[in-house]
Amino acid sequence: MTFEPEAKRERGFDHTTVEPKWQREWDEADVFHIEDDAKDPEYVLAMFPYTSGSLHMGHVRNYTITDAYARFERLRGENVLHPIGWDSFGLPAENAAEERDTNPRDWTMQCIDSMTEQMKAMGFGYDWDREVTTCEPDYYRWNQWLFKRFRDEGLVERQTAELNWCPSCETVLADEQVEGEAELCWRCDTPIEQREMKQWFFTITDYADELLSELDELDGWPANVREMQRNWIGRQEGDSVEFEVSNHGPVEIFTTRLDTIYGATYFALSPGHPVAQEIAEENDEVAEYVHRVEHDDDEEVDETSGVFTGEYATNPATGEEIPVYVADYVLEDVGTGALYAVPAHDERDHAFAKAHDIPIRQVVEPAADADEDPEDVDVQEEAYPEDGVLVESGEFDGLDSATARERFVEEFDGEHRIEYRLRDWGISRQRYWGTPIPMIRCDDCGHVPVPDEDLPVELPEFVHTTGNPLDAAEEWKHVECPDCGGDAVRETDTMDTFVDSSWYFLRYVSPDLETAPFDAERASDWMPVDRYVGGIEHAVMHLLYARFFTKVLDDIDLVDGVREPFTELTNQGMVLGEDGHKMSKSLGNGVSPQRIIDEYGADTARLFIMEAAQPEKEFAWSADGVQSSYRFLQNVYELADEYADGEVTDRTSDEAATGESADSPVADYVAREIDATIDTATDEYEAFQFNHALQAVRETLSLLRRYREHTAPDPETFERGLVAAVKILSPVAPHFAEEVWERLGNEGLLAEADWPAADAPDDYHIERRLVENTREDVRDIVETVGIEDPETITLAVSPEWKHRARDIAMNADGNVVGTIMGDEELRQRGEDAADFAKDLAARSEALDEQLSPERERAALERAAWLLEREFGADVVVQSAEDADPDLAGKAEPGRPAIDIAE
RNA sequence: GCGAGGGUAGCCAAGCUAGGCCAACGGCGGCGGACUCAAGAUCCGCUCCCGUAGGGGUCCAAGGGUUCGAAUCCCUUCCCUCGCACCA
Repeated sequence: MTFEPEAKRERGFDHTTVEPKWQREWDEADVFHIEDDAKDPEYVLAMFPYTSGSLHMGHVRNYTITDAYARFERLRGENVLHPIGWDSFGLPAENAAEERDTNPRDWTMQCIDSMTEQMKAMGFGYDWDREVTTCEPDYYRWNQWLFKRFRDEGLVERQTAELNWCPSCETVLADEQVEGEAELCWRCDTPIEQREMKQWFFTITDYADELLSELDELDGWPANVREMQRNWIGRQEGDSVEFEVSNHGPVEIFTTRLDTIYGATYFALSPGHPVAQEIAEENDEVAEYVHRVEHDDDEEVDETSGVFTGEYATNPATGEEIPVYVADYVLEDVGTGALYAVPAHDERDHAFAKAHDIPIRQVVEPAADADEDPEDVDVQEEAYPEDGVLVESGEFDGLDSATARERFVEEFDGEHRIEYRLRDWGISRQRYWGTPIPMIRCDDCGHVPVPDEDLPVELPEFVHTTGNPLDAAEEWKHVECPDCGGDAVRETDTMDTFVDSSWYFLRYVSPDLETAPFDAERASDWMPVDRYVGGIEHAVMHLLYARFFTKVLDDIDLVDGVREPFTELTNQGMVLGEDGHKMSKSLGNGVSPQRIIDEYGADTARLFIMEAAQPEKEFAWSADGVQSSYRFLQNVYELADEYADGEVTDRTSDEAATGESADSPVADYVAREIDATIDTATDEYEAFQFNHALQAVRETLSLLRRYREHTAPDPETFERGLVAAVKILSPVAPHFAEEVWERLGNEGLLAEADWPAADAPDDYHIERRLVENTREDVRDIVETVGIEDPETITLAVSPEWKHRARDIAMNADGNVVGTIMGDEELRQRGEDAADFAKDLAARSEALDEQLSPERERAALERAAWLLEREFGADVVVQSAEDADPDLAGKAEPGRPAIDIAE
């Protein structure tokens, strides 16, 4: 064997050939396919992407996380369901079609093609047989079918709602599509208008209570997401009572502070309240005010603005007549949009009263046990919003607030109510690229659903038009009424795309089923999703809607006993640009996944992303980091390649003599580290802390390199280490791992192999600490003493009696010295034992487990080579009996005596 | 304002839910050394201060407390991020 050419040979691997090769192999072996009859598989899911055209780093991170986890579970022998699909309806496709003079469908399909290609290039292992595309009729027909089932259940309503309307695009816009303070259409910069429209709604509020309460049980969800949903649902417990308003009849109010009713000094209506509107019709001043606040920006309207209506409301508690105002601070959609105001006990009411010169009357004062002294409360200056004890409240003086609220509901004919901030879900969109709502409007029969056998209602051909293309599709629009056969028109609105994503995870179970949205039995077995990973931006909308759907589907017996769709939820953090800012076009700090794949390969990108941070944390892209990941993979490959060529374990005649066998101390040391790494890596993968597992592998590889440099390694041990490392890397860097696996002469695919099994050796951590501490101590001594060239390092293990004394000290309660010296044998040690006992007594509370002298010695012998290597010195490990008594005397359990000779 | 999560050495970032093994994992950057003709790669150290045998001092936002002992538990304050918010 000639050395020179070997050394010069290019030993790395070429990702441009390796990665496609293994992608083909996986595909051919159908590795990621899961059979329909699989029992309760591990369901690992990433939020499916919107078909925007190409993957960005956020996608890459998201899908790398689930892919790594899915691969890990598969190697451990689990059945894994890891599907992918396309959230492919939505306005952006219509816009893109306009811009490119094509149609949404062609554009979307093109996006799917190129995104699929990129996903495959990333090596994501999906069961492509379960691919789901929401814009296909065989998917959206089930949106329509489910809409009808929801309607049968009374969960669909037609309501009037105020919406963002763009007069130029002639369509409603979602709140997030209205830009800036000026509220401009994101497409054409036209100022949007509020427009009242009749819309189809899902009455998600019917489930408000359960959606809220079950959040408490979602232990696998991040606290902030649960909190966001709680906020969004916004449960409020209070009471409603009626006030008689002169000339306008009874007006219902909602309050959480019914106890303060005696302090009401005015009544306030929101500008949108029906009674306010009524008054506006006859009162110019009110009309003007209502008009102003409806059209001005929020900023321009003073917080304490409002106008007296000239009307009075009768307080049911006092019989008193209080003035009625219309005030902008009263919100139409909070409570009933009307309230009685108690300036003494509400800050906003207080500010309003001050501005309008309305009396302030205190009716609650701090209770006796409150921090605040009633004397210090001056409600003329500042509202006192706390609960307390009633005053100036007629016969109810002295009641505490809570009791008063209960009494007053009865007393004033009110009703105890629970209100939610959550509104019903308006699903109508005046857009083309969505699921047609399967309804027909007949002048005689009203709204009639499209019969099931006529589903799907397919989208007509796309036409370029200013308004809703469905409205312009005359031929499509006009149909016979299914009930009376008369002339009728189709509903031309389509569904919010969040409907699509509310149940897609169920469609994966049986993507081709033609008789139902999904196979109920299988879904009941496979659901819920065990691991769901996606961006925090979906914390409320998508995740709330999906929870709602799941509960409804359970209630209408389409699934059995699945109340929540996602058991464990992870929100992956953002990938920031190198400058630490969010990647964006305007900052020019974006990194294209394609470029990284081309340049370094998918595995490098995947490894870098997974090493950089835990999934839920954000991190900044780093060219250095990518380099480091790339080099690491190349180095591991090189090491494996050399091993496979026999270069690592080849022995010179010298080495043959000194011999490295599997039972030598060095091999033993390495073997134990390998076991510990496997143990750690397994735990960390389970805990979704991939970076910790990867760190452990890096350490193991560093150790293998040192082993190899130190001696001709034992082949069996060395190979076991390599294999373990490669297997642990394989979920993250799968192509690379397959390549190494093959290079090491293994048959079959690594993707179908078994996860390495090993437990950390007994007391591994104690041993590791002993070794690390000893190495550090030696370094410390060499450093501080300034020993240039140590010749021999002698380590002497502490004698058995010290171990015993220590054990006694650990178990002694109270009199440590006494207990130790009570031991016959130790007492015979005299002075030495007494000193040591005193020493132990001083830190008796801090004593921890240590190895026996024999095991300490064995551990040090296993690790001796590390010191030999580091200091170029001979290392001698001695038992206390063999060592110089002066030296051995200095040793303690867990801390060998050290002597360094130059 | 309410709620959630945070503040760790030059930077990023573990550990903090089960207090001692924590001067505090790991990475980056920096410094020194080995190897090399050289560079790169790789390997070995160092990187709070002092110290000629494993020692001492000061540290984990700030202050206080509990404890033999606290980055870890409790209280207060300050700051940051996120969500909700003129919510009756």
